Amino acid sequence: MGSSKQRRGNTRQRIQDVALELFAEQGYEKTSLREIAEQLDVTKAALYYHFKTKEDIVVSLFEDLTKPIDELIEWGREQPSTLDTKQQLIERYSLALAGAAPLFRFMQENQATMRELSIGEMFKDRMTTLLDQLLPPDATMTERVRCFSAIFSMHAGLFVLKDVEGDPEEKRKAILEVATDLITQAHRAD
Amino acid sequence: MGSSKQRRGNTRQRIQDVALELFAEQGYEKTSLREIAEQLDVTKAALYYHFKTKEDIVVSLFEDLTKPIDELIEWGREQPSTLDTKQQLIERYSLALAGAAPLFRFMQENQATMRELSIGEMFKDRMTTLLDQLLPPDATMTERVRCFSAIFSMHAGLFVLKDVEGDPEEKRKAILEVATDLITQAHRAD
Amino acid sequence: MGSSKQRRGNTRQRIQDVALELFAEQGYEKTSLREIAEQLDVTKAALYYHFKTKEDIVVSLFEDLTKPIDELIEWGREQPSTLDTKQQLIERYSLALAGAAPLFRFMQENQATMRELSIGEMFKDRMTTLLDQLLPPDATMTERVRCFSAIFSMHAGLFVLKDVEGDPEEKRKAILEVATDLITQAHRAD
Amino acid sequence: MGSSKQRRGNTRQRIQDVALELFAEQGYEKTSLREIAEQLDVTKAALYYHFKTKEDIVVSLFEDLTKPIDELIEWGREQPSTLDTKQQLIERYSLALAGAAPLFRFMQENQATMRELSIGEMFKDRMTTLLDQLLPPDATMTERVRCFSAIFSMHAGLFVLKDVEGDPEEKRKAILEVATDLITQAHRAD
DNA sequence: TATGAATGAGAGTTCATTCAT
DNA sequence: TATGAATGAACTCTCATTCAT
Repeated sequence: MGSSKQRRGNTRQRIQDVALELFAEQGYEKTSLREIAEQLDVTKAALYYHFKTKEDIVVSLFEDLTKPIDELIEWGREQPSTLDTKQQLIERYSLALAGAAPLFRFMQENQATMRELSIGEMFKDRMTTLLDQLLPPDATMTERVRCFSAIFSMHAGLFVLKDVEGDPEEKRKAILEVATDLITQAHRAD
Repeated sequence: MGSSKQRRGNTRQRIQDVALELFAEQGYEKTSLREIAEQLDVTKAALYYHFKTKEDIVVSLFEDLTKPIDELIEWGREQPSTLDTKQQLIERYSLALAGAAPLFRFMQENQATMRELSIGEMFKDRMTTLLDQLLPPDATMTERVRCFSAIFSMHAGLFVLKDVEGDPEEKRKAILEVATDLITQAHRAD
Repeated sequence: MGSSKQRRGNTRQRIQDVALELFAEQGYEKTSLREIAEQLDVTKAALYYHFKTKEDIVVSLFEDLTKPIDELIEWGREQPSTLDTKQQLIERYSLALAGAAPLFRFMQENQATMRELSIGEMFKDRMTTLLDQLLPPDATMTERVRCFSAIFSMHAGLFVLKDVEGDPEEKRKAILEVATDLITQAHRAD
Repeated sequence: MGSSKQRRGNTRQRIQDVALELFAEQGYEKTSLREIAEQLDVTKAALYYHFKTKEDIVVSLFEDLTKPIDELIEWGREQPSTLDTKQQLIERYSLALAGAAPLFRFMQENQATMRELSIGEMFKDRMTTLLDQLLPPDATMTERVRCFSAIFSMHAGLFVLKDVEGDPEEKRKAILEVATDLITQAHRAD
């Protein structure tokens, strides 16, 4: 089957792939639809057959991401607020991140843009909820900082360490270890 | 002195102020020179009298920031690589950050853009050097993570905590405390 | 019979109905085939099964209208050019108009477009012929004006009076009365 | 002075002239800014230096027109509602129309468009006010029709009679005569 | 009797930038 | 120390239309 056959029926997916790659690499605003279309060897209008707007492409990318996180939060809600639960939460979060690394890179590096995108607020809500599950009740400022630091370091970590030599999985483990330490320190048994 | 007097001779400064504010709020790409000019009640052409390009405005903004950091690094180079030195390093860094918060917010939220701007590489170099001063020789991956986490949390902290109630100085202290903990843990006496 | 039964075999008709409604309401250029298709819950391509082009839809709409008018003109041609004939002509014309009000509204409000559409010239010819039947031989300028004014007022009247309260039939009668007056004044017994 | 000198400082005016001509000839939607720009031998961007949007060009065109009409209405308001006043009103209106014929042609032929343009509502208000000044109190439907017919015939007349041979001023007089007849018939002394 | 997927052309609009004055 | 006028390139988006299935 030739390349034109392969293209049948999965153009939408291909748009998402290329878009994510370019958005992550160059930023959302700097990536034009012309560029995406050219890389796919279709016309700009074809993109509009599959997505209503440029923003719609981003939204569709985040839909795949939102579900695992929502499930994670849901799972957390059903558990007792113990240290063990928290440690499991960020371990699972670490895995979720690893599974959607380019998307997180995009988010991390385009925060100004995210704020204007409809998806931005949505994502911020998730983060706030997750943070709440990691915090003790009536947390002190320092405890707050430790928790947000744990989460944010995980977000940034994957890309910042790109330049550092070493196995990706080893890096992830190292980040997870530090994050676990942070939330452990922030945990207070009542 | 009336507002027209105030304007005498400090237009350059006013451009920088407005530009920084808008860049930080809306992002670099989303902020047009028209917008900046309008808010200053001058024409776009006037901006070009003071700055060669749009990027030039950003570069000029970072110049004020670069010096304190360079001095900090220089100071660090002259000290012995003790835990105390490291603790002082990040304490001073924390103060430098607080003094240039909007600029850091801009940087933090426009990383994709920064990478394309000439200033990006420059700043990354500084960060690498600073990290090196905080790390023990032949640091393990976990130690690396702790250090970058310390620095990164300081960058992000100031803005993330904007929504949290509380005195800014108290927040800064809390962030500094966590960062200090992190580099302390990463320190290894030889 | 359910709505899916109703749809059998009369899609063409439904396209015409929706198209006329939208053309009249928003104008020809502002109404896209996408819009028509969406309102019918079919795809754009389906429209192309029934009509060769967008213009073709308009043409088809006018076909229903052209026949009664052609018959009217034909009838007029067979009558002696008396005042009574003329009065009957515009009375019949008034009824024809009332039976195709939306189409006339469309014509009235999209004259610039009509001129470029093939149907435009055709319709103009009809009007000219009709005018000739109403005019005395070697009509003066004023007589000409009275006659065109009669016809034109009938065209415009139905829609202009939309905002005025009152029974539609009463309005039509009033318009007809004025138009009849006008052509009566323009009539000159030889 | 060469053609490039002539262009200095009157580009705005030239845009208006060309735009009006093209809008009247081809319709608003069918006339693209590219077309206008090309005919003026400037870039599209130049148009945007002088006007904020395409609609803004139309609005600017109507501003010149609105004033005379507003003055006319104002004048009418100060007069007693006699037959003589009404006759003078439409005579003056006839002159105003003649002075802005292309604009009225545009309006007449792009009513569907006008309705969506911000200027549309404004103009409709003027017409309603003018009509009120011509109508007797508690006018019958027929009287209403006569008055609107007078006004509308004046609007349409100038262009409809374009194909008819004869001196334009003679045509105007003929139209005015018919219109005067109409409002005279509609006048009722209390 | 339709649809899914795509195209080519073009629309209106905005941007950073230039330059004579 | 600025402005007025303009440009060229790019942008997002929409449209009428086509064609294999």
